[in-house]
Amino acid sequence: MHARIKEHLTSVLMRLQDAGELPSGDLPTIDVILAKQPEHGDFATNIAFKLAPLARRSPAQIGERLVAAIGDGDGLFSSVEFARPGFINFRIATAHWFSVLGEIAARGAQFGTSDAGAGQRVLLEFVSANPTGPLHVGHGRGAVVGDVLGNLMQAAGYHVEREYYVNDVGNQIRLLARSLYFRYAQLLGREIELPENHYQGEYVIEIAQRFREAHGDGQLDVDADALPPLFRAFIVDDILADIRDDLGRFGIGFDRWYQEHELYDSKWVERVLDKLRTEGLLYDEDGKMKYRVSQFDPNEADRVVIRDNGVPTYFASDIAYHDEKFARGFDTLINIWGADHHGYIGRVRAALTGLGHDASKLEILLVQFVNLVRGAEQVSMSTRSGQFVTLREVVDEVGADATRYFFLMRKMDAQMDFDLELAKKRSLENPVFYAQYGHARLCTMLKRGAEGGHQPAAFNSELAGLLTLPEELDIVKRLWRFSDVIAQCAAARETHPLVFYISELIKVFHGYFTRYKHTEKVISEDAAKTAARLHLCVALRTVLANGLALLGVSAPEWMEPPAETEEE
RNA sequence: GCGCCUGUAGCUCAGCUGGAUAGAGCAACGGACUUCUAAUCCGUAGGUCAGAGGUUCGAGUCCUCUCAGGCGUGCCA
Repeated sequence: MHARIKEHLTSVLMRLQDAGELPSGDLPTIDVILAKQPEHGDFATNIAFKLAPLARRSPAQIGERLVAAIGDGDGLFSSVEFARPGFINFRIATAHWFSVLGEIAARGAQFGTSDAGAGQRVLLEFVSANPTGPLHVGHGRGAVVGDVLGNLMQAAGYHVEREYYVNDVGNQIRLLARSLYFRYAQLLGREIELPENHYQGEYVIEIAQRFREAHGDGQLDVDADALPPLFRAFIVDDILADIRDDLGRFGIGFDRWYQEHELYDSKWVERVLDKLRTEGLLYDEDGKMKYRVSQFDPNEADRVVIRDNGVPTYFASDIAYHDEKFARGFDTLINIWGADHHGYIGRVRAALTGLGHDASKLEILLVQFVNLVRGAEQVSMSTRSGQFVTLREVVDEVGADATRYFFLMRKMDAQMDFDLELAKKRSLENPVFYAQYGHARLCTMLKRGAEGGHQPAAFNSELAGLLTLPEELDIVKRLWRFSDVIAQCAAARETHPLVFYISELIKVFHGYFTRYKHTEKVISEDAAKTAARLHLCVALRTVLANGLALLGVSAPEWMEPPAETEEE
């Protein structure tokens, strides 16, 4: 609807320019906002303020002139009014509002999608947790946000590929493999301590047991410092399979799992470093090879890419990885990182600039920490100490729907408390049930209607005349916004506006339902009204179901009422 | 020290990218059930938008500074 009003305004302004009433040249951008107060109509624009200095007239003079020129917008508006000090308020004709019902009926599960993204190719990299242990709750937040952002961008017409980058090379992996070796040795009765900086988690012991089952007892006799690839490959594969499984149970999948070692196998790291070297961007310092990052960003220090022992740093493979992403020709690269990685952003961007890439194509979204709380008790998390609550434990305890919803409710760049007790509650305090219950209620109503011989009306122009309650018009207006909300989420790379939209939409329905349960019931003796209202219910259910699907939250058709608390 | 994020009702958070009188949910209080599911709804109360300057027709939103909390500032990832 915003777009239609803007189009109309643009043509009016151009007409006035041609007539010499407005100065020629570029027009200011037209903002159309939703009116907050009913007396301001449905929409408002501030264009008169913006034109005033250009036309050297007061906003009031311009506003009045514009109102006259806009007229009724070829029937789109039922009223257009000027309001001091310089707003123009629009009221949309009822028939136009109701036309959205036809669109919903025609498009069904596709309603809400748009081509706002114009088919731009986007690589969305998220989670990318190191395969050194199970996913914890913080990973879960990034996973859900990334997954849903991908859904939203796809719905808004972007072409999205999802990727998980696996750091399967490097010192942490070496420590991990050594941890497996030590645990394996302990299983075989060797009296050795697991060194302090190694991975202490219980899961390593379990993996050691599986390793023993797979490879027997004969693998002890190796140099622990030069671990055979057997240990490394085994534990990485084992943990990765676990991660994949956790994410799968959480409804999250990837188009590609990009393994760091591929960059070495394909010599991509080598080639990137060669390129930097020939361009004079590397220099030797005490035997280490450093990248002149500071040349491209004065706030950044030069960084080591090859250690003095000849082993490349993670920075080296990260440069190669992003260089490889650019080579794949995406329009936009989005990385979702944990907030603790933010110090890394500057150097990666600077490094890519140095390679001649347009670093502005790389967007790095930081997901802030999750503070896990159980009632009043804090639960701290640290992978290496081995004490943390895994994502799997949380999902098993509170369910995937509630977990997802809680992560999606908040903007990603704010830290959040995740209260396990609250997420588990099947009560008003828990917003996920509120939305799901709305969907279930709609389904029940449609079923009841069918049992009484009522079918939803097909879309027709009579609906506006039958759905005359204020709440019914309110619902229709809100349905109109759905695809805008999705496009807005996609453009802003945010998920929470959709969550808020859904809960506000369903709130209006709950209010409508309860208010009229004794007077204007949906299913009544009036067959025409009943059919029209059922049509509205189908539309509402469609939008709700589409919205929940984008969030990856289930839309149940029935929810069991809570057990009555029996009194003895 | 420097950099990033955050600061809005008692609590948890929105605020449509600068618009008109700052909104929800929970908690509190008062109401509505022979129910198209009361897991619902209606009403009341609750605010120095952390603070101070600035930009302009107009600031919770943009700029500067201060305060508070979190995170980062490695040849760790």
